[in-house]
Amino acid sequence: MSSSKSLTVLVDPRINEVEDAAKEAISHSKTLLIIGRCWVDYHGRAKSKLEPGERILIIKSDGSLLVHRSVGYEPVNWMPGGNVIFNVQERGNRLEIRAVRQKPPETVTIIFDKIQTCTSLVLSDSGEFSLYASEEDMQRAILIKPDLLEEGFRPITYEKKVEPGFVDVYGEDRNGKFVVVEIKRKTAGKEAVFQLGRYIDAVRTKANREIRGILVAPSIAKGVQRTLVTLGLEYKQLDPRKCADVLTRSATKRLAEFFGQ
Amino acid sequence: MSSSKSLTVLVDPRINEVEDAAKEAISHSKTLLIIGRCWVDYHGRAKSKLEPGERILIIKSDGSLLVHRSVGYEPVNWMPGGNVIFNVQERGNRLEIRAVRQKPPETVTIIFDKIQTCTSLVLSDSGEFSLYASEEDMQRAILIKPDLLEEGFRPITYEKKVEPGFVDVYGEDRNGKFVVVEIKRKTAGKEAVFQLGRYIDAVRTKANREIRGILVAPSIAKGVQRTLVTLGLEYKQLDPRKCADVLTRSATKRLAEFFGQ
DNA sequence: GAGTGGATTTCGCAT
DNA sequence: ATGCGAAGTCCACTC
Repeated sequence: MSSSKSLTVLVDPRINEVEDAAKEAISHSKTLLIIGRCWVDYHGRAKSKLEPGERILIIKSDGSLLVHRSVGYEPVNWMPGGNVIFNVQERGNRLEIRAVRQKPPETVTIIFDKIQTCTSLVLSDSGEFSLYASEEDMQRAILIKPDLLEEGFRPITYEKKVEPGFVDVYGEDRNGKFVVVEIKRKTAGKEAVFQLGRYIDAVRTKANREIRGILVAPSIAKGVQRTLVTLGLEYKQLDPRKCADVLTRSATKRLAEFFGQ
Repeated sequence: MSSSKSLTVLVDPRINEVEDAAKEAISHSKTLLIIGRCWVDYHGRAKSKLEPGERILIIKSDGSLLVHRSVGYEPVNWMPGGNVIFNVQERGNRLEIRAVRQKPPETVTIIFDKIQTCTSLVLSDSGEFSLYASEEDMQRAILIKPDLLEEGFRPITYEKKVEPGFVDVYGEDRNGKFVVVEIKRKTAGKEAVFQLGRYIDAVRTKANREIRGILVAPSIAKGVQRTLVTLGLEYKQLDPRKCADVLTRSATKRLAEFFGQ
């Protein structure tokens, strides 16, 4: 029951049919999907045991392996791709698939005793994936459009190394005061405030000027406002999605300028 | 092309065939797999865009959604299960599938223009999943690799019977002080601290040397730190999974070496 | 319901 | 190699 160039679909197959198909798929770096009743053992960084049930097994062209149950966003067992070695064989009318990798040393063993479908094919996929509005994106957005922070802000450097770690953005406000900016892309907790506090302390010991510390985040956790005030820090609300808008527009603009010249 | 009770398999189907199958699968909380050429947009906590290519779409019975590329352990786009609303419809010989959830507000839109396979079925799965790293494993791990407790620790005995019960591990630190170790695999409460306190008292009455008591656990409950200090005890954070790592590494390594050849 | 911490986290990037 | 931090993190547990 097959079709197309690389596509192979087996419905209610015998175990040895799947054995052949799986070996062929893995050796040719195809994508392999098996749906059936199985149980799974994992040994490595921890140990786990999954009792029999119907699941979806996916083995991708890079050797990554996923076992998915009928519910849940996450795989119940998995193996990240890379240097993974597979072993497929029939044993007493059961199909045993074992995936082993060295670094870190771990093993996933899947045994099927009933298979509903087995599908293998080459996935042709060169489409680009782009994600906007990471923490780095927010930083870039502020560098491109400093008014996002406040009017008159002028960035000097970014990711400047100071004693406890890195300052996200570092600049001057309209009155010439130093400004240290710490960026979080989601609700800022105590951790972020203390981090900024440590930055500020480190900078104060070196520069003998007035320093403002600004925490940039879409929102702040419940009791954190108090901590901010206590440490003499400020808070500027900024949604990562706003930053994404700036980035995409500015990118388009720069592209236009480039082609305009 | 179908079989079994709930299993439906379509190979190289027309778009409207898949539309019907997908609507049927989603409305009946079946598991749905579509393999084909698609592009994906995500709007929500961030924005992402995936250009056209062949991928695997999985929609599970709980509404969780996964888009997998030909490589990588992680999905390129996804939606965790729960209160997810799906919308499936054909538009100009393309199949548009949209998943929306409110908390947090986000949307994944997938458009297929060519479909290789569409599979839907009910996955019957009641098998239990257990992740194993018991208190005994943690103890053995510390015996195998005493540095897990602290550098220079040398175990002498384990599960040694003392007055109130058993000491988990008993040894000397780098300075020759006696060390009594109590292990909990879950968050340690006051109970564990008092238990260790009783052990310490029992040992102190026999040995006339300085004794350190260390509570080993992945975490400690809220007010327990205070109790520890009061009783002059220490706390060492240690995750049972880290211990499982130590335990299984050699066995897994040997296996990896075998299959590597 | 929000905050906090862990994960077989994975995946970068910097040292 | 190692270590640190981010993630559309997710998830479970505490408060």
